[in-house]
Amino acid sequence: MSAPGNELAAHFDPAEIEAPLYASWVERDYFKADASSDKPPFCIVIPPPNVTGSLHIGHALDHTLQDVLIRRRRMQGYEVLWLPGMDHAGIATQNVVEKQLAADGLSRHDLGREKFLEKVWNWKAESGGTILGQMRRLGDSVDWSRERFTMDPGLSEAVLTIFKKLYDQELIYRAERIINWCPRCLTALSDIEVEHQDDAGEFVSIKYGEGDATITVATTRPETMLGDGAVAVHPDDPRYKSMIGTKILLPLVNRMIPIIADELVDPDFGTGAVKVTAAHDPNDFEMAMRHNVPFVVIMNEHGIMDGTGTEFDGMDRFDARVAVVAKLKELGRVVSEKRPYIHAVGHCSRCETTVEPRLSKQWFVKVAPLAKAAGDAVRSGQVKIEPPELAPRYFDWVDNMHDWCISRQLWWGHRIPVWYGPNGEVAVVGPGEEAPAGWEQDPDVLDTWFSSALWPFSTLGWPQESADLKKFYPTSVLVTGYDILFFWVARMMIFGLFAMDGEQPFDVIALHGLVRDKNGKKMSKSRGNTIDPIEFMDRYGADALRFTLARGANPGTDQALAEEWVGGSRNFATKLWNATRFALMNGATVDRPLPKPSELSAIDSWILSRCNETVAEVDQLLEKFEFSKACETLYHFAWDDFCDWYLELAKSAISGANQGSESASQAQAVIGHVLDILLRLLHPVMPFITETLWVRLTGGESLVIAKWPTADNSYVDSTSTVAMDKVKAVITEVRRFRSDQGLKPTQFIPGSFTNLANDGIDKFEPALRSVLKLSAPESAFAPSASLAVGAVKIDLDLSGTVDVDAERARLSKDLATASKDRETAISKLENADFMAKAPEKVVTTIKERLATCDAEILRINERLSALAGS
RNA sequence: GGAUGAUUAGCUCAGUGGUAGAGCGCUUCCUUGACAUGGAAGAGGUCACUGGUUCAAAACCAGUAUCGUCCA
Repeated sequence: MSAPGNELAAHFDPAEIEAPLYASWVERDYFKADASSDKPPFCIVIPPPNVTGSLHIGHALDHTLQDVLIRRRRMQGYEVLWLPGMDHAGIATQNVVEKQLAADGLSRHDLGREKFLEKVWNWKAESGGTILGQMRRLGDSVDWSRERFTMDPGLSEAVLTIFKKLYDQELIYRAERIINWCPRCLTALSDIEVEHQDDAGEFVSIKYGEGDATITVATTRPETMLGDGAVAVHPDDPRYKSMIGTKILLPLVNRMIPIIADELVDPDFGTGAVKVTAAHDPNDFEMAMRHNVPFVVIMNEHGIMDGTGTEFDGMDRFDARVAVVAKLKELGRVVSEKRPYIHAVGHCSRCETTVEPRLSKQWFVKVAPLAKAAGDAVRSGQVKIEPPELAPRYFDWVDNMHDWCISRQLWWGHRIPVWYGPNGEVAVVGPGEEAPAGWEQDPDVLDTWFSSALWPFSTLGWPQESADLKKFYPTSVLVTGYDILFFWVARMMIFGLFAMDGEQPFDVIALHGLVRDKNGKKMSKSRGNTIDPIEFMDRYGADALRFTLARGANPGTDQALAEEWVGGSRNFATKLWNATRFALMNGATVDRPLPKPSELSAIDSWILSRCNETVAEVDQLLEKFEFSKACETLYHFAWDDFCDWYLELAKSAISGANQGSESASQAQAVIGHVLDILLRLLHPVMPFITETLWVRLTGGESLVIAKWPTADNSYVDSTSTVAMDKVKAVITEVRRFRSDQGLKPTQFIPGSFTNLANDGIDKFEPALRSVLKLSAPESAFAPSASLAVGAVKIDLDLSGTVDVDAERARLSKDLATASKDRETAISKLENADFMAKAPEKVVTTIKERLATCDAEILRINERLSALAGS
């Protein structure tokens, strides 16, 4: 970096500064946390991305918001830890490596478990973790020295420890249940790994029984009738009451099955009679348990019909569906068919294969008591959800959580620490323990979420009593999308409270929404409307992308994103660059003390007032996770207040004849000061450009470790704002006139102001003249146009060349506006109810408005008649 | 089917009782000594619909319609 005072390049090129800056920050250990520090802690653990994944736009949003919080706290003097890492993504990673093997015609079984896992680790070392490099690109100020992976030894020890603890308290059990089975991944899935979507299926009514004893059942899965163990009806259904307890012939298999009565049956749905396939449907399973219906498994793990003893064995489940219906038709047993029949079908969230409910022996977490605690922690206020409107979604989930199937028939993951003895003994082998010789370990691994749920404390060293854990647990905030509130957040709450004796994993859950495409549509590969954050950073810079995402982030709501808007943010970055460039060219400095409030010029007083208001506002907004509003506030302060108004008006004070004067010197200090604060405030959102500009401006070491500004109320001056509003109104009015008259922006015209002092803005006269290009009236001054803003009059000498038509059009328009406003005001003031019931303040406002309109109308009419005479 | 959110300018969205706002887009003018990735001036909205509460409703209440999301 060059010394301050150097001129900046005419153009800002993000690519030039970003990578070297990031490297220098890491080099200087700015992001490294110190657990032994006595500063107050502030900690965020990153929601661990998938080791197979790369940075998508949702990550970019999530990370930007976290970095904003983190960088601000760091500047505020907290001991900050932002901890990065990844999860091992059991199914996804195994799929990737198996695919590679398949290319060579191999399966994982050809290699065997150990060799296969070696392959996976190799894959991870070579190709995993693309996202980590991309996080550097985005500017994430994470502590790389603490990077974690769910399969690390320490985190694996955490898994063993909590498994044993849960097992010992009978919160983990093994049981034969209906689970979601993916016939392609060949593993069990938890409820949340199943995505329900509407599919066009069929709804077939089939006649069971013979002779007088028949009953018609309706089903979307006719092939499963081969495994039926009963037919169920509602106990009070008059149509079937007499048949309850009798037996009926199951076609094709020619087996007699009972007709049972169960409240679960909805008599209004279909025929009111349902088939009971206990081994292939969760509802049927429940009924079967209640009525002792046999569990008949009719498919193997691949979803191939098996063991029915019929001609359908060996057929795929979907082929069998067609074949079974055809056969039933032949037998005259199909009463009706509805096709397509749209209904929700579960799909594997990893490979989209239709999930098969399957009777299977698996390990489960008994969640009821744990989930109760997780719900209570939010209900009691121990943990806050931001925005609070989203809390009901959380309660819906934790209060109705089913037991969690945690075993997966995979090899990649934490192997279930349960060993079986030769005589059927079962033991959990905790950390540091050894299984007795000759015992066999359970072949399955745990759900990835099981280890991810430990993330907020396993990454800090738990189960060891580490310094990090002491310093940084509970973590401060969890920032994530509301879409994974259930997946991950609820599970971290459950395990955090359990493992840490009721201490929550985080104090606040800050939820943001999804990034959608420019039309507000959800992004998906199939729609082809995905956005690559890396491409946008290439084109516009990381700061521009970050600012766009943060500016769109209203708490808990989705945002649309379009390339043009990132371009807009890039323009904002350019604006900052050029404003700083201008400042440096004009001697702006932070070395000179700021004048006392009483010594300030009118315009300096105004910008410092606005500046301190902005500091307070932005600070409060960020405290409330109002990223969008904070960015909006900064954008308008920087662009409108500072650049468009202040710098333009200040030009007359620092340039030309005033160079070297006391007022110029003051203005240079004010510009330097305001810019310094502005860059500090923007740094958490736009770290790269602000750092570059700030170091140039101040010669300081780095914004990363600079102090976060605090508002100085002695510089807040509401009268300056009122005065400035009048100045703005005068300027806008004269510009409008000039524009309507087609005057060149550079052309000076003689003009005079009247009554500036009445509005307390006489001090602004030099600035007004400079900005409006109005020269002082000379002896030959002959005003040919007259404007008014409130009491202020502006007479202009256009040397008789006034465009009368344009001026008349302008005045007529103003007249129409004023007349309309006047009518509105009068109708209110003539309303007795309004006068009687409206607050005094409102009545006064309306009265003043009426007076203004009256004066305006009078003035305009005078001008119009003057024009008529000319 | 249950729950829930939304409906404001051409587009994407702010706006929780007192004359409708922003960004982008659009029109016109301007390469003036930070910036054309810019400046200036404009155009553009019966705030989805119907009722109600109120002196006063985009905002509060009820219903309707449309779209979306989650869960089953």
